[in-house]
Amino acid sequence: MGGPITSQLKRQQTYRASVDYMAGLNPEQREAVLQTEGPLLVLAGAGTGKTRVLITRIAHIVLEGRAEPWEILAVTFTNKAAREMKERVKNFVTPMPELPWMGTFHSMAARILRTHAELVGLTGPFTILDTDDQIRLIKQLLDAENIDEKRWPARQFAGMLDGWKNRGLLPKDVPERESDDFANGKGGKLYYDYQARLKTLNAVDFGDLLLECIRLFRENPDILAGYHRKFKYMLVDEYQDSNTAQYLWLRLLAQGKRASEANICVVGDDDQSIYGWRGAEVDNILRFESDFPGAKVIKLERNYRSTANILKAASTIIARNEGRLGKTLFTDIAEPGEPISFTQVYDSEEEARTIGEEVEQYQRAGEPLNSMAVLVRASFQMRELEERFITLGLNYRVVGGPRFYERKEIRDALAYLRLVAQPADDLAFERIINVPKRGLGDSTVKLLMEAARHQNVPLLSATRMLIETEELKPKQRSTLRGLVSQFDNWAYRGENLPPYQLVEQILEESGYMDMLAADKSVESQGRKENLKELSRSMEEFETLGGFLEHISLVMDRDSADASDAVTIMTLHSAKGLEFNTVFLPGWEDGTFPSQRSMDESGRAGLEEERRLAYVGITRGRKRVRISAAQNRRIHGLWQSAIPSRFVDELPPDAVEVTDRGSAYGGYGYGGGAASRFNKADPFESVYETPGWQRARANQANRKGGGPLTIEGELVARSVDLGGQSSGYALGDRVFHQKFGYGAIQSIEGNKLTIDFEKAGTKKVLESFVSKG
DNA sequence: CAGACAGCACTTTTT
DNA sequence: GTGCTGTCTG
Repeated sequence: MGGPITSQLKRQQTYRASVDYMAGLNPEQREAVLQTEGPLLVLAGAGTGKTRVLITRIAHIVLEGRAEPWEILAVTFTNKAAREMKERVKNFVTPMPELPWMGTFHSMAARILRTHAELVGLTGPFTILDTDDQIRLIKQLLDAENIDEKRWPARQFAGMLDGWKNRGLLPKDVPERESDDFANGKGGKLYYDYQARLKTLNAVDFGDLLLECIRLFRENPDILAGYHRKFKYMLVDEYQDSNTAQYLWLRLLAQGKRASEANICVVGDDDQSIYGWRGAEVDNILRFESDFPGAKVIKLERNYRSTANILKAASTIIARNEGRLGKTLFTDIAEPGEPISFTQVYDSEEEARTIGEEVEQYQRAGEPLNSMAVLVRASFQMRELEERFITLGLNYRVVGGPRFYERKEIRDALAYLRLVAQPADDLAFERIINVPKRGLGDSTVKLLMEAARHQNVPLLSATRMLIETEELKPKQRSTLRGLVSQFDNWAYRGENLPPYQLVEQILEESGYMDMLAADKSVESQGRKENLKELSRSMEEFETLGGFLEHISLVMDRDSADASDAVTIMTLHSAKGLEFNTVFLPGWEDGTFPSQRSMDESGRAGLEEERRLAYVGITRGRKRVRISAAQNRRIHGLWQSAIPSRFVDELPPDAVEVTDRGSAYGGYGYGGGAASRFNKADPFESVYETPGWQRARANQANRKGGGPLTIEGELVARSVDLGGQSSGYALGDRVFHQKFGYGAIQSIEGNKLTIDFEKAGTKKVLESFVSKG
């Protein structure tokens, strides 16, 4: 597509702007749009209209006829950002027959790799492994090497792998003293083995998408040159988040021209670099001017979002960081707005309660719930907030919770589909061979794996061979024969059937739906719903391959949830969003800044945490409410805490300190730095304090909220019955999945002795029966 | 082979 | 405190 001839033809096309697109841009923004030629760095502070500039710039290039849409490459980090960009560009320019190449780094790299798969040793529809598959694969390798998984967790190695790949290191490039760190020097070999294994599976992991693409470019200059001709303009969003591999990838694509003439525009904010831990190199943005000599730099500092007080607080905090490019946000609005509020509370429960009250208060004053958000440092802080909101009956929405496509039933269904699409996908095969239960246990699987390894073929092929022999027990043999023919059948039908129908048939015929139907647990209904939702989400895909590609890259599901709800999410996932009211709980040293971050990365870690604080504060339009608990339970243990050092860094004249009555033996605001060393224990009688009593009382009162709908999903909350009361009485008629109906004879804690009508007297756990 | 139980890690953030 | 994994047992 887009060869010279078609490109010539299509150039006749004239595009129109759907609006006067330059209107309303300030001089800096305007310049950032108009400066299309040569390298450009746009340093855009929070709320300065960065996205708008990016989109207008794309539109401008097209409308001016400088390039056709498909000659533009625009990359983002998150799927969300990519979606938004596509949406807005589409509506900006009419007609838009073909969109620019817009998407995440990973999806763009995947798109390129698909086109040239065979050049990097992949065939056709290769699989993109997610983290879960990755871990399982590593476990197998560890097993083969006789490495104790307890001592050397697969997860840890996965982390190392990711780190290497983020830095663009192939197995041969990893410094030995790093790879030697794992499993007494076996790390390097494991990386080799891992890659070899991926090749036989015809699969890549996330990191490989970029790495293999880089290799492709390096080993095939002609292909790279093709992309040089194709992409006349490149744009990168959130450049501060790019890692080394992504940098190398961009660099290669930009090499069509001399560095000083490359039409590459990167937009970012060094103060919002919060992904250092996963390999993002702030250096990339700090270095841009030397990477691309003569680069123009435009700073966007005029903030359109927040009050002066909020900007002041954010600027004051971030000013403490070293190694910044240095921007200062300002606003034209004269009024300072509400001061930032800081409140110290007794414990996290009181914190949740306070936030709940305030949310209700603002709601009564006419603020929609949608305009409020609670931003936490870590997800464990969410539970108490959720519980509180449930008690209050406040509608809330959790962003970034368990992902749809990571649910067990969804992954099972996907494994079936993957195996249909790609018979060499052994990981998928292992996942579903005995799901639903078919009597194919470990011993059978082991046999298959041995055969597969011997013949050097995928498991499914090995199975085909084995069922023709006498090596398997008759029962397993016929089960497997049936399974293989089912897969053949599905593959055959899949040629003509739309994917969403295929998945329904597979789930039905494989017995998966029966398995769920037989499962009387609370979740099974939800699982069925999720599978229905999966099928629905597949309706827009014409081919199975297309769908699988999509889900492996887009693990999040755009939830078009229109209902009015408070948002609860992490600071990380809040980047790029804005709310009238922002609550920032948990500003305690150790929680935020996170202890771990500081332990692992020292000063750099602290600075990244500080940027996180900056991101958090700048999400607020009208008001920001910060709080810290004096006591917090970490790993089930109560620990006292002192307010975050960031609290001390706030400008006093933009902050209002509220002391909740229950603040006890307080470390007051402003005392943080000094009192950090004051370890006199103000909590010796913690258990007698009003706060504690209240906490206990509330705990006892708390009945599980039952199922409730969040983002349209059925979420079941477990009910804490607080120990003894089982809810059953002697003589109650109950139903047990396996033993059928029966009557309770005796109760011993949560163990019930039941006289079953058919199965006789059995002792079972309460959780396995339901009221009959 | 399935269910029960003990032991353990987990609480940073994601493509 | 919770939820997962792996092992033991019937």
